Amino acid sequence: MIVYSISDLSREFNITTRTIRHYEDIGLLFPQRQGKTRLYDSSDRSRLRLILRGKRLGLSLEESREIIDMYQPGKSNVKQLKKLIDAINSQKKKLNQKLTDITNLMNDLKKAEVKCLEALKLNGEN
Amino acid sequence: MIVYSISDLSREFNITTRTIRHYEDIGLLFPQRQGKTRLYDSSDRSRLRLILRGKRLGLSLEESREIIDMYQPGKSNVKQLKKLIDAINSQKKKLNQKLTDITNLMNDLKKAEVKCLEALKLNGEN
DNA sequence: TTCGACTATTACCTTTACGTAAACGTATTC
DNA sequence: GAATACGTTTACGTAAAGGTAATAGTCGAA
Repeated sequence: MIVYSISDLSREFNITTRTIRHYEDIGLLFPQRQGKTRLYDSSDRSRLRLILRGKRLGLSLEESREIIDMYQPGKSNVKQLKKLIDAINSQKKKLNQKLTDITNLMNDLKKAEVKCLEALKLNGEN
Repeated sequence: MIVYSISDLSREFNITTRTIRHYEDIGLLFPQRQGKTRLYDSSDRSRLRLILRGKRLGLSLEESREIIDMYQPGKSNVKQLKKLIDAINSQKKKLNQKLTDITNLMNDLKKAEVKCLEALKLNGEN
């Protein structure tokens, strides 16, 4: 079984060990221990990757936690499953909003770039 | 000319007036005043819309400011224009990363939903 | 054996983005 | 003329997400 030290992960994902420990403090990660030393396996690593992806998208750590928890329905009853499906669809809606926002922002930036390039052209002619 | 009161905008965008004043405190908005009362015009409203879009995408207010500033090249010199174009392209890269992240997250959620629906089916048969 | 590179914990500090409360002015309406 | 609904400023509070010591244990190489 592959294991990672805390600094392995901090190097790989370019974050500090403090950050990783913080995620453990708030219950987002729960690595094994060898004595006092944390040992991360590939599932811990995946969780971390998901957290960081969430961060890039502007999710709070709590939101990331909720989403990650969606990936293991566990032995839920029907009611819980339905709630989970609702939550999933709600997240999907938010993501669609983000897609729209990004598309629009991207277009704005393209226009801004064109304006810049034109201004550059004019300046070049002076 | 159309003008908006602070509570007009707070209602329209579903934020508090405190938030709007905060954006002014940090120099993101600069409405006209009638005496002490703030009067927002459509350009203030657009800026606010851009700020909120940025927020949905997880941008900090400072990042939004930088991006919004990209929309008015002003009377920049060549050097500044080139820097601006670099900045624009840098932002576009980040946005592309976000697009990838969203696509992946969306796929994860779809898989999670399928798992839920299957679990629901099984439970229904019990 | 001591140095450097790890690891750990505890604890206070900082930044961002507002919330919240106090205290007050202005205007309309009952 | 008191209430209601706006608006204002000042100022302290707070939650989230780490940063930054300080202090100390462990381990392999020189």
